[in-house]
Amino acid sequence: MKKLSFAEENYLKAVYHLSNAGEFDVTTNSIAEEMDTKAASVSDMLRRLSEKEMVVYRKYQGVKISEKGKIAALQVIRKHRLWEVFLVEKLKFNWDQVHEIAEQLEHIKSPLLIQRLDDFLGHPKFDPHGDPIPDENGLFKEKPQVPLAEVEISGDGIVVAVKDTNSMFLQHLDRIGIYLGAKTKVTEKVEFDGSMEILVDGKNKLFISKEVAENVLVTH
Amino acid sequence: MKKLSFAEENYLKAVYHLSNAGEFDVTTNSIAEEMDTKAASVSDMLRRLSEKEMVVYRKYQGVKISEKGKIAALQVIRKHRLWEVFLVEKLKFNWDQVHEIAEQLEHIKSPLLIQRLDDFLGHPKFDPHGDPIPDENGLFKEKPQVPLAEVEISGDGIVVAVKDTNSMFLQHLDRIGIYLGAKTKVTEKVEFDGSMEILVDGKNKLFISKEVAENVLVTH
DNA sequence: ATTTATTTTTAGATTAATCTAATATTATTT
DNA sequence: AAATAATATTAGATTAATCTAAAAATAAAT
Repeated sequence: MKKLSFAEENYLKAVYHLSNAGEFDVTTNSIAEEMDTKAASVSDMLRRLSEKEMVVYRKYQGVKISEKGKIAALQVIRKHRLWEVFLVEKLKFNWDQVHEIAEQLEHIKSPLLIQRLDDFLGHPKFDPHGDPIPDENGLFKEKPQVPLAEVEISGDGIVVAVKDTNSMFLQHLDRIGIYLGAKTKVTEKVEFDGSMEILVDGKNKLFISKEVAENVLVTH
Repeated sequence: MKKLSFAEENYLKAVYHLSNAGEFDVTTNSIAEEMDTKAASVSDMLRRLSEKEMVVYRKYQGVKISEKGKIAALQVIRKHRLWEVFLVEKLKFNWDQVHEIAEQLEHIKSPLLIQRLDDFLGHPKFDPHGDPIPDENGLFKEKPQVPLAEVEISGDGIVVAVKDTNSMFLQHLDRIGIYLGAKTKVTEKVEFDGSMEILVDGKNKLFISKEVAENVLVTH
């Protein structure tokens, strides 16, 4: 099976990420939005990916990733996340600076390189945003993650991931003192606007908006 | 000035590498051969690179790299060689395995990444094949290198580079016990076929062919 | 259950990078 | 110096990836 182009890999990742439980639940427009491109380009690419059997595509209905496609997508995701670990752990980048660079590095084709990189990094299981790193077979364990917004009062948690990974949001988190691994306790919830008060590491009292509460994920 | 495409960067590197002292001394066919492509494709690309003022192109006469083009080419070469150091020093690749992967990595666009990588590697001045690594400004010092073939009898040297970097040749060197940093002494030269006898590290007596002697570079 | 609105696909163009085949230029050899 | 050979360029096609505008299909609303 021929190598995928960068563009094909990116579309495949988008389909994978937009998939939920449902069958054919990924729409053309959602892919176009995610990838900042036009619906017409998406239709075209879905036809091509379908020919290569990377997705199952039903015109006007939606698309789902195939088994073959899922394996390919997970390898790209594996590479992306391993490179992110490298950038943060070894090259001292901040977690809000690594996404763009990893978007480029994820397309480098060399299984041996990724194996060696994985060895070098000590086989990390999670990336700097707390997302799990699939192994060579695409297997990974998801930590059960809940948005802070859904934690009940006095509930404890550890920040393990963020839903929104855009740079502005991550910088805001840094500024207010929320980081990966921080211990959280919900001390107050404001019904009408979804904001809440939390205690970080048992000492810093913080007010966070609904937007922040919905995008910070914790395990409990 | 817009970013160069991967293809443009590769052509630019080829023009740079094929340049000698002369003006417009790089020919279409030599580029086509170096890049394993057709002369027609080269003509086309030279026209485009010329429009971007990366090369000075005289139809039917030849091409030379521009100042702007040289800077761009040296940055790509810098990245290539830094990644090679990373692969060998950190990921434990052999020097004959890194070229292909570095060919991909050299196109990653992020000045900060390269600065950090350079820091991480301790600002190496030479890559695993002994080639100098240009600094951020494209400056580098060339070690004075001489092919073993040109060393006179009883002349000492240290292997610092190879002219031919193809994998088969490097593997051959590994097999016969010639490596970067090896100490050499020419003990005998055979006039009629250009072969010679050398002593590696003062203990291993080796017979090497003219081809090998011409492609192994030493300082003395 | 039609009409209207939304979503999706197709048709037709465009750009980058490549190719083959034909043409043009330069170099070499009688 | 004309003929031949070698090199290089252009013309015309092709493929991947994109776009805009038009057409088709589905969903929503009256």
